[in-house]
Amino acid sequence: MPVSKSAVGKPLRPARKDPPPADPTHEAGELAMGELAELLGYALKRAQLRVFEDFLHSVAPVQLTPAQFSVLLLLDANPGRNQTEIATTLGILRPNFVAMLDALESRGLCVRTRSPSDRRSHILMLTDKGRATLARAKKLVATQHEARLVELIGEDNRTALLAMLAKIAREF
Amino acid sequence: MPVSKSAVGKPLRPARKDPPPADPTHEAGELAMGELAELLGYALKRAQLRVFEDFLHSVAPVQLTPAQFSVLLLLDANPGRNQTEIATTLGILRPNFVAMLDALESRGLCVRTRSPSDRRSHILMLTDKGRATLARAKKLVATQHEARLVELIGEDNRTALLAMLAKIAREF
DNA sequence: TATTGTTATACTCTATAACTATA
DNA sequence: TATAGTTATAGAGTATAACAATA
Repeated sequence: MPVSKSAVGKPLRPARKDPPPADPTHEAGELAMGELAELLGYALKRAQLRVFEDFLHSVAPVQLTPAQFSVLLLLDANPGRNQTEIATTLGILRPNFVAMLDALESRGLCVRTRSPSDRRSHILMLTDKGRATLARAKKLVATQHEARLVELIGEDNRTALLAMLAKIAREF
Repeated sequence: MPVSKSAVGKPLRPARKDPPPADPTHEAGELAMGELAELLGYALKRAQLRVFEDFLHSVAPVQLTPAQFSVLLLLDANPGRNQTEIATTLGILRPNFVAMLDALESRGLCVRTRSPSDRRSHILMLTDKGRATLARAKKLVATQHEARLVELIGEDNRTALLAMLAKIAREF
């Protein structure tokens, strides 16, 4: 779950003779973030948690987590691939992908079929229901989730943000 | 003011519908990322994992996790606060903060002392060793971790990125 | 009665080893 | 021998309930 915001008290009195040098928020109620505000990892984590939370809420009508949505997207873009290929592309370890697929398949969103050429591997494909669910989820993401983000930071910044994050994930 | 785009730039045209970037990587070996490349949450998660991984490596000499580093930073900026205040500010639940503090205190980096005014609460303070460790960690973060990031995306983009992430965490 | 720190607990994620059936 | 899917399991991270001491 998210981060609970404690609406803690307000400054009760001026207190100091001299104004605080650096951090302005230090008046016995609010804590000073200090150099935490400069830590990229911290900002990344907090933003990611918030974005996932909003994603979950936006896409609630189709009951898909961010991870499940990413699987459906990848299956749609790469029909006929096996579990190892899909899982590793998403950074999911093969053992952990099994339960994920079980959940999606039991909901009738995708199917595993043994490959005729290599009977060890399971070919993955979206079902019609899977495609319909994905389409509905995409619309919710676009009209609710991403729309709100663009409203907040603007289309240009969203594009720039995405490019920077992808570059960091790829090259850092 | 918008963000200087490093490499990837989209033509700003009022096109009717954004035609997918026509995934070029589809040669039976590489999987197509499809619309996954447009998902902010996905990019955020991947970047965050990578940044945390690099943080851990950069700061390995002082054996601090990102979460532990954030606690030390906050204790340094807010001496004399209690566990609840520090924990909630960091988005850590009080029960989960106990083991974290145990680890830091057992390493002699901080101390809990009962507040004389309210004997229920534990006043937290960094020890000299804690301050020394934090100083060493800060230097490692600056010279290794953040330095590499700035080298990758540039100082201006780092500032803009930080501002956008903070805004998302705060207002999204 | 309410709050602080704490314990216990549970659920999700993630990570590794090892099994099976195929190759 | 090696690989794909699977099982079991262990460890983090995160969530809630409840208790003792204190207010």
